[in-house]
Amino acid sequence: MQMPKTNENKMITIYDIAKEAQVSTATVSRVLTGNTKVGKEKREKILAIIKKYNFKPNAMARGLSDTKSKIIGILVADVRNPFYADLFVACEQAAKSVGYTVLLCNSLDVMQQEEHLLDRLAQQRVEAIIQIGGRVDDLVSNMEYVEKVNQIMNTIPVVVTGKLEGTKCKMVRIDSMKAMELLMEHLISLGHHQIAMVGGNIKVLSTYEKLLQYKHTLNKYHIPYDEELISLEGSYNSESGYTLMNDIFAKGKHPTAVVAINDCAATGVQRSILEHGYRIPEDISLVGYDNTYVSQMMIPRLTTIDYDYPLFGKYLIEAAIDAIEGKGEMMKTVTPHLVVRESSGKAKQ
Amino acid sequence: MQMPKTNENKMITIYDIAKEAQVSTATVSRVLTGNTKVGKEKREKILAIIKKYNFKPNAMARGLSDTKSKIIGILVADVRNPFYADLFVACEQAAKSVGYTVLLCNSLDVMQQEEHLLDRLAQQRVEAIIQIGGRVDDLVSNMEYVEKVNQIMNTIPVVVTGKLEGTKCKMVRIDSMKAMELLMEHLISLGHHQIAMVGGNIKVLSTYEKLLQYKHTLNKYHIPYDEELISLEGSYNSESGYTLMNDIFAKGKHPTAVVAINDCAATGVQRSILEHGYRIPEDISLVGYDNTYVSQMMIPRLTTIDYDYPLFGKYLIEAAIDAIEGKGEMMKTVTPHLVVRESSGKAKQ
DNA sequence: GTCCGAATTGAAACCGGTTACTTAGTTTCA
DNA sequence: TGAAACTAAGTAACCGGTTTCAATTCGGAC
Repeated sequence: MQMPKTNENKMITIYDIAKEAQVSTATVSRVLTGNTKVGKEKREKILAIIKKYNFKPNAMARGLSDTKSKIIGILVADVRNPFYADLFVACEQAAKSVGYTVLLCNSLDVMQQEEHLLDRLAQQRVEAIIQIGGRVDDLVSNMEYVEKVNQIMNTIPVVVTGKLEGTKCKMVRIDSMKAMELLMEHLISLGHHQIAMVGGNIKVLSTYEKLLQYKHTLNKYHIPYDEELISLEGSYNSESGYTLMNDIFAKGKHPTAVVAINDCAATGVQRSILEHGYRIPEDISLVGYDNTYVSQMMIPRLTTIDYDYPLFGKYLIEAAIDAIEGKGEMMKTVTPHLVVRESSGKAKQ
Repeated sequence: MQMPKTNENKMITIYDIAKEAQVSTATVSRVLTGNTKVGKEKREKILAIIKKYNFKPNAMARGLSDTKSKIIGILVADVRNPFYADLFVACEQAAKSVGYTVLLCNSLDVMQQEEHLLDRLAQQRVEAIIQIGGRVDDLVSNMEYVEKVNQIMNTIPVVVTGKLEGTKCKMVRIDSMKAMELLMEHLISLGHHQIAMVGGNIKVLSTYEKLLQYKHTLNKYHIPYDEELISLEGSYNSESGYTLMNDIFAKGKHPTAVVAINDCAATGVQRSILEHGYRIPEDISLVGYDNTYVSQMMIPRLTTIDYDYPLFGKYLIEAAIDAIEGKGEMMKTVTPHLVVRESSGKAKQ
């Protein structure tokens, strides 16, 4: 009978290295951290042995003694959403460049789960938590959640992409108003007056802001506001875009342009438009948000808003590290850029 | 001058709890782990105090003493790829259900990075590593990488979605041959004989297998093989699908059906087809792989292959845990299913 | 030749848990 | 009633590093 080979090939430790090099563990630790000088001879001997055994210091032991895990936790609504995936990868890269690792958790839009994951990240002793999407996008913050975050914030700083009123979370926000302004002015300059806004949900802060700016821009150009062109009582995916756009057609409305709440929703809007016998962009122009790869897969390619993801990620990580060190500004803003592609064109006369 | 508030609101520890409950840390630890009996009275008192301070045991200290981090590292080529994202989320869910947390790293297809990330995961003392995509998809394994993985395997088991010859990695594989068979028989049953295969790269194992099965199925139905209908010297994205499909048209070929290497590539193939004046599916049928949300966004919706992601994830996590415990089979296979949508139809006469 | 400071290095405490071993207090049952 | 058996809870060692503090060595100045 064979022993269950439980892969317990015990790790080699700093003691083993010290022993073989005939020095103390303190000395080995010194060459590992590089904080203090160590004699050239011993240093080289130690390095050779470390290399020989491919020794990697145990991150847990390390974290235990200096209370620095060098991990930033990222809580995201759903990485399968290309916007979040892009942003996550940007964070990962930014973190790497400053010596941090990121730990990802998906809340999958389950509120209870979000609270649970905050606890889990706290337990892993991440040094900071970045929350992207989910509860922090709510137009009016959920009090229960605010309380939970405040509790966590007693020990671990939290950075959010949206806002969380009643907390001291640092924020990195998208200038959604500016983004909408860019899209609207683009469409208006092409002669559009009947502009629909479709997808997403008005209870989400950025969506609310987009609507505000939508109205504001119409007003600026003296274009009357028609509530029936607005359909924001759904979600951020393709199906929702499809359903909500169908609703607008069902009301007998025939916009010459549609602003979809994001790229994914735009694909559903496109389906609805085509099914109703219109062409894009000849009959109806379509624009989206986020410049995810989805917008480049669409036929025609989608005019959309880009955010410079690497910079966005950098801001988030910087905010996290600032928060860890207890310094830095409370809020940074990411500037949106218009990306014009083939889905938007001159309004039909 | 103000002290830099470095968020050092020191965590409360098991000692604090023990002190307040007037018991030893051992007793507190016992109620935390639940391994041993503790008197009802003390237990309740301790639980109350734990709750009062929202105490979470330090995962690092815990991991240090029992050498179990309860973390599985996942090394994925790129979460932005919807196939990987779906699979990652499936793993995350499966891991959660057995009490594990997952740590995600993106290799972003940089070989050197892959090796580096293996080290990093090892350093975090993850109990197992699951590698999805990247080097483990190579048709012929890179020897340098095999050596690296073997080195890691001395202490941490590695599970792969592909294969890594020369290692003892457990495998969870997709039956790509079966998948291709399903697609081909579907198309052939619709009367297609001129079937192109486009996108991806022949140096990737699954792609190689698909080609094998492609030829095999043609043979089975006595359909001649035409090498010029094959274009597999690119990548797995939309642009590549577009370019490679253009190549086929440039050769003067006019297939009645196209198998794209995955859903993303299919979007590019679609663009090429439309630009050449053909309709889908009336003139040319198009099918893809992976049943990612992309396939449902396309117009028309794409016929594709689904893998039951939750099960796939479950297999991967099970394999990882089996590997940790030194038991279980070396290989499991995921069965593909055909999902018929509107992009495939009867062949034109 | 003596003394001082700088440079190395080692001993030991500590980080925050878990757990083997021990002790004290109860039961069980002959 | 007393010995054996069991239970609850405490003591202390340990996990694998980092770091403070003290000791030792060495070179150079006077």
